[in-house]
Order: sequence, then structure tokens, then C-alpha cells
Amino acid sequence: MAALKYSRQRESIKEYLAATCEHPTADTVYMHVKKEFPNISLGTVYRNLNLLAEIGEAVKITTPDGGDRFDGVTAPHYHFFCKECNSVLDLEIKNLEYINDIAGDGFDGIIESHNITFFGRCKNCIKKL
Amino acid sequence: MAALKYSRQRESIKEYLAATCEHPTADTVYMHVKKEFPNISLGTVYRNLNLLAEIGEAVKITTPDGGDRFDGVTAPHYHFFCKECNSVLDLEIKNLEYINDIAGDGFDGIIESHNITFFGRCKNCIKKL
DNA sequence: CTTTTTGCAAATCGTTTGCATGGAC
DNA sequence: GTCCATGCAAACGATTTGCAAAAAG
Repeated sequence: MAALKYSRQRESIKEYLAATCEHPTADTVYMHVKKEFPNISLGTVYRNLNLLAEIGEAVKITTPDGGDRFDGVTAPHYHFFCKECNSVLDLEIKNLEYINDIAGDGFDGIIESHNITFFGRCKNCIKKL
Repeated sequence: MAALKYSRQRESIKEYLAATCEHPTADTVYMHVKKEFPNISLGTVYRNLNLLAEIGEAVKITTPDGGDRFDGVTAPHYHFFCKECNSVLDLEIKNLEYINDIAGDGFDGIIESHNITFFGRCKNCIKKL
């Protein structure tokens, strides 16, 4: 595997991911990092986001609305997806690891992890109705 | 909303979805239905799969590997995603609806449903290692 | 000097859409 | 006859890739 050299662009992407809690799309990350590096390209953002996800410094969240989201918080937690405004929120729930065992009962294979996503309407969207 | 007329193509798609348990992509559905309707177009397959999902006669499964999958089984159940071969398998688990309540505790919004996907390696891929 | 990273543009992949034609009712 | 569904091809949005130049080590 590649020897990983420092890059200011990657550093900036990491900083932004660490600071935000909005689970941005690659494009949103791009727009923000562009303020510091006006010449950065979207391709570079994608390459770095994928790299960070690979080495475990970020999490890629697959959503049903096309575009993936990225999360700088790698500690295990769950997500809420608002059907109305497509926003992704964090849900703090106690350890649900035991679910892997329940699922693994009688299953012929190895379960390594699970992902739980909740769907519904967020606070703001409820107000608007 | 539209008045839904019968179509042999849609019927064939439904039949295939009901018969298979491999959670096919739209393209896989296309290849199979093409045997019966050589002139069917991929667009028609997509239109019908989305329609079936809308009216609740099929389920669209978002996967981390790009292409969505479709499931003719609409009864609630969970899925296992093999990291190695990208196959999707069914997991029969008792009712986990209570998880919605756990997550809803102290959450400012409405949780309507949840999705649990398990990741790991399937039987066949384990053998090959 | 060697290897990784970047910016850019073109390419790719899955999916959707516009439109004229054909089929259902 | 009126709508809905189809086939086809073009359009789309998100993401990836090839390549030459720039930066890191």
C-alpha cells in the first residue's frame, strides 16, 4: 500500500470534517475547502475523502438520495435520515453490538459490523407542516 | 396519481422478482426479462421497478457499491451484504421494532422506520480464502 | 531523484427523461 | 378516443480515472 505523504489539501479536508456535524456531501466539502484552496479540484476532494474512509479517519455514509455523505466522527453511532429535507443527523444510542449476535444466530457466514439508519421527519420539517 | 394500466412487461418483472432471492440490480432484472421480451428497454425496467417500490410491491435496497438492488419480499426483514462478492442475503430476525423506540428516546423528530444492514463475508467467500 | 498528490478534463456508471409510437381500457 | 406504458436515445448527476505538472520526502 502507498506510503502516504502530507498534503495541505487533505489536512484542510480533515479539519473541515472534524469541525462540522452536518454530514456533508463531497460537493459540500469541496465548496468549503475551496475557500482556503481556490484551485482545489473536486477530484482531489473525492480522492482524499475515499482515502480517509479507507484508513479509518472518516466514515462514508450511503444514503438513498444519491450522493454519499461523509462523517468525521468514526466512533460507532447511528444516523437519522430526514425524508423531507434529506438531512442526516446523529443519534446517540447505547451499544447495540449485541444485534450482530442475534443476526449471526444460524447464519452461515461472518458478520463483522452493522449499520442502522433511521428514517422519518426532523424537528424543522415537522414545524413546517 | 396515475391510473395504472396492465402491462405484460411489468407482470414479467414482478414474476421474476417473486421467483428470485438474489436481490438483483435493475440490470440483472433487465437481462432476465429480456429473454421473454427481447425488445424491452432498460428504461422500462427502471420505470417499473420504481413504480413497484412506490406502491409497496417491491423494496429498493441502497447498497454501498453503487447500483441499488430490488427485493420482491416486502415483509420486514434485514439484509446481509458481503464485502467480498457484493451479494445481498436475507437475514431472518425476530422483531426489532423496539429499536425505533430506543432511538426515539430524547430525539426531537419523528422516527418512522429503520433499516439495518449487516456487513461481513458470506459462506462462499470464506471458503475461497 | 523518486514517489505521492494535485488540477484538469474526459470518461464511466447507474439512472432518469423527452418524445413519438403502441397497447390498455 | 383517451390515457398509460413502451422503446429508444439523449441527458444527467455523482464519482472515477488518465495524464502531465507540482509538492513532499
